[in-house]
Amino acid sequence: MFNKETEYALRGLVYIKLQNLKGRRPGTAEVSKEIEAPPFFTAKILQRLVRSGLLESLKGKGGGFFFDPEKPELQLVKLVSATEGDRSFTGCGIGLKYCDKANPCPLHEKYAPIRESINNLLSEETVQSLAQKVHKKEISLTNALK
Amino acid sequence: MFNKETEYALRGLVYIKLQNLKGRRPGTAEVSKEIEAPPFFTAKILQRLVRSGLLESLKGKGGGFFFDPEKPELQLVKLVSATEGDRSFTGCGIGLKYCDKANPCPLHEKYAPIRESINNLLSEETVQSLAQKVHKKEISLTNALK
DNA sequence: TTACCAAAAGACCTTTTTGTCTTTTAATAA
DNA sequence: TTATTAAAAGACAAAAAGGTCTTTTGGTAA
Ligand code: FES
Ligand code: FES
Repeated sequence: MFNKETEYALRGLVYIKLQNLKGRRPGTAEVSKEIEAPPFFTAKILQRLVRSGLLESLKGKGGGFFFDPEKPELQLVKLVSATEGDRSFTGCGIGLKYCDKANPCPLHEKYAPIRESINNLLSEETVQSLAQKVHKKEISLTNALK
Repeated sequence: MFNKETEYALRGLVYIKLQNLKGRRPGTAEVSKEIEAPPFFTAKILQRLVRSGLLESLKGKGGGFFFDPEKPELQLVKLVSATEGDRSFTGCGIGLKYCDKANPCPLHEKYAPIRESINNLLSEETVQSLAQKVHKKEISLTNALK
């Protein structure tokens, strides 16, 4: 589905939002540990998200990562665009230069609707909506062996 | 959706089957040209498919690639397993170690049905069924610019 | 049986992805 | 204003994906 960077970003952002709800601002060490992702890589990914304006951060004592309450919820499609680029879920299923329903590949008829449902999912869900699910239900961000 | 190897394999196999229907056995040069894939890489990929028993080949004059008429149709899921490994469309959407509906991630509820429809597609469709579509309709394996 | 043809095998290379680590910068608190 | 804290920046490296090329092997046909 997603590449590693997107997976870590997704889990990390949901964890950060979840902590924000509790009035906390987690740092890289805490985030990486809680989402079971490589520490330095997690730090780099969070940095990139801040630079691209999807996340806020504060240095120094009491610093960490948080979401700007002023900004609208972060749609997953925005996140994926930032980490994997726009072309992720727009291309042809068998790799033609572009997907053209007027000149479709043999997979188009069945694949195009699936691709659309993925795009719907990515538009509907946000980091905040996912955090809400974790917050309310018994739903998790990790599932370590045993 | 798929990685490059799978894309080239898919396009290549459909092209080969299409030619088989016309009584021909195309070689690597022809296949790579027709599906617009890198020649040497295409050759390597077809070799792997032969080694894994999904495709047949003949060396020497008049040689080339072809499907064994005795064998059942090649489900796309078989092909994808061979090129990308089994875990391609079984894993968790946000990268948890495994997808467990008893302990779901926040994306599970909406993602699992999509993943299943992808798996249905990959089970239903075969290289032969795709070749049939290209054969019957005005459907293509390439769509060069202009 | 020789010449030729085309796939098989495998070495090699490039790019991208994934990951690590050190140094610098900025914020806070004492 | 100094010590401490934590992110920012960026160099570096390992691994995987993507791609190229040469040599060998096994067929075919003349
Ligand atoms: S043309 Fe291939 S998916 Fe639309
Ligand atoms: S647990 Fe994540 S998709 Fe099922």
